[in-house]
Amino acid sequence: MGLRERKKLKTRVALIDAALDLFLEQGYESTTIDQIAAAVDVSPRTFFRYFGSKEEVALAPATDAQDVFLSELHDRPGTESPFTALAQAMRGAVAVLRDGEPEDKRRFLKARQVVEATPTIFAGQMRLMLANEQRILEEVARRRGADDLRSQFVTATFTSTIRVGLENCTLEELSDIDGLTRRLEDTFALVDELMVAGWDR
Amino acid sequence: MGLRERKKLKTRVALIDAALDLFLEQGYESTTIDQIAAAVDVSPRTFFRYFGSKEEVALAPATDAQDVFLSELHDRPGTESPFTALAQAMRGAVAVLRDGEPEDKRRFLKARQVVEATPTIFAGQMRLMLANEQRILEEVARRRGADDLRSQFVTATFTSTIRVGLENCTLEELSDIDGLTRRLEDTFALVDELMVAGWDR
DNA sequence: TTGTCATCTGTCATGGACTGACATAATCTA
DNA sequence: TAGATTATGTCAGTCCATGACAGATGACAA
Repeated sequence: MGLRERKKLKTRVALIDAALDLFLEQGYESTTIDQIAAAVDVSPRTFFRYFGSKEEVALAPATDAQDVFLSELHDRPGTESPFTALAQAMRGAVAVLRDGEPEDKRRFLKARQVVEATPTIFAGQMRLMLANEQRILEEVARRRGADDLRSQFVTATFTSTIRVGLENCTLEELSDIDGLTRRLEDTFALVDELMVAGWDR
Repeated sequence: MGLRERKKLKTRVALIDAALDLFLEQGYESTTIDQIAAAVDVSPRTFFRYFGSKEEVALAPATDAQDVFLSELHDRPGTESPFTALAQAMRGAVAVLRDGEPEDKRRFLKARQVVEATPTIFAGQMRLMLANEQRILEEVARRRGADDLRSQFVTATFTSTIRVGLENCTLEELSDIDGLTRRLEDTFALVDELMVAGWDR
């Protein structure tokens, strides 16, 4: 990796960190692009060469996490039922975060706090999840061998499950991967309890 | 109702209609507030006295529909199980639209086309649904006698069901209330099939 | 009818998000 | 080191959104 590429990556991370800190400190709405750019000693115009919008920088960690999830999903064995594969991929993604750089972990949890505290960003996260849902649907349809209403329902149920699991996190749990894991497991268990056997086949 | 109030209502509807027509004609992004205001012969500043944002005018019909739904939900007998009450309220809301002014129907379907065609607005609709979900959750918790994870799951499942039902609509079905109804019933039937008996109790 | 009050509206000025165009500066490559 | 690529800064401009103020309009009582 050349110097140019390394520098770009460094600037990108610096922008994310500066933005998240400012968002947490003085709120998302009252933080300007100029402030973020100034904190990294970069022109405001350059900010927009790294991120398409103010929202995008706040959601960057969430976007990265989704990529990890999709990669985990891709690695699941084809024998697993659709929902099992999705749940396992989610566990895998959480594990990647747990065993990764502490720096990345802190950044992710900071981003989650910003998301929780800012309705606009929260809606943006929904948009992200919906975009992701299209790709998840493909995987579900592949495993079920049918791209029908039922595949859509399985996919939507997974999205809901994750959402309920995450929303349920209190502030303390939000700053702790293990708390997040527990919430997630509780919700998966509930799905198991309320669905008829083989519902996702 | 006085003249002043009637005038305000008329301006509001005119703004919505002008906005929807422009959005459909030339796209949401490339339509400016100035254009909408000019079409109704009103100053741009006045637009923002009726709607808090450009997005809000596009979602006005959806917001009104949600209010109808909540009102229907409020009228459901307390003996119904949570999900049954929600499904019946949805049927009621669709019926209100079907039996209402043709003008209102056309506006609603136009708005739905705009929502489908515009990612930003689509995300906004999600935000609306989530805000609504809080009130739906209260009703579910009341009927189940418990504000717990399971109530949240029932609520989220309902939201997913509606979402899947609506997303599944093709363009022809989108311009037809009956097609919309059929999709919805198919999805409700699927929930009935995949959930264990009494899952929402 | 008229005068007063509340409310609605237009105008103006401003700030902040975002974009295109162009010149400069930094890296890369031969 | 020269020349090609790519990143960055500067500048100008559009659009969304909001506050402040003044003028217009409907509401209402005497």
